Amino acid sequence: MSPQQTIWKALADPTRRGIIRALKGGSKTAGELADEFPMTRASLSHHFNALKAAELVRTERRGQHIVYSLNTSVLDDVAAILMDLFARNGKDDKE
Amino acid sequence: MSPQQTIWKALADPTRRGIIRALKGGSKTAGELADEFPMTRASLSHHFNALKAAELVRTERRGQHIVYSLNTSVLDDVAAILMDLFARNGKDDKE
DNA sequence: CATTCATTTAGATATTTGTCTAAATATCTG
DNA sequence: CAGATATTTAGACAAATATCTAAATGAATG
Repeated sequence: MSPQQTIWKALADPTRRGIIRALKGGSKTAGELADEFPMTRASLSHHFNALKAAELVRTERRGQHIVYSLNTSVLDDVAAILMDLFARNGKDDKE
Repeated sequence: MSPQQTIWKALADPTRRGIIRALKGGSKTAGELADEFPMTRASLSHHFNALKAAELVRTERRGQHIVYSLNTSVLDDVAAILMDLFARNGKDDKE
């Protein structure tokens, strides 16, 4: 799957957009995120994988915990993709 | 499904993003679009429906043809949704 | 080192999605 | 009106997705 499609698919799920929103205020551990979303940790882990595949989040192990944070450098790329798609007079880029 | 989720799902498919790109230059009939995408007209019609459900495109019958065009007023809403999701210091809107 | 806590992986299942073929609907033209 | 053209709808099917339970892995601590 193309990197761009991976990003779009990651964003298409409301839980994953919720995770992004939850991380906007700062990093959180998998457990902290799990407390905010009403599903099993296994299911959430699947969503984490989708976000990692899109490089929208980064992870870092801190002792017993795994800390998730937004990958801000990729957010700029995403913004560019969106601008390309929606710009009224954008150039007709290949995907 | 929430209007916002309808939009995200519509955008998650590469064919549908291709249709949006194809319409950026101006309106096209269903047949003209069909010539650009390698699938049956029936399949394309399904994609048109997804885009219409998200109000990303409008249709207008012109004689024997149906003309598709971008719904530019909704594009602004989409931009706002994206800005909300990605803004570094955005407010924590409910979805 | 054995136990506990945190997280992920494996495997199963129901639902959704994208595509197709075939048939239906709508409009134009002779 | 009858036939031709344009588009959509209906129904079927394979592949992808989101979720779950159960088991496995990794790290900290007594």
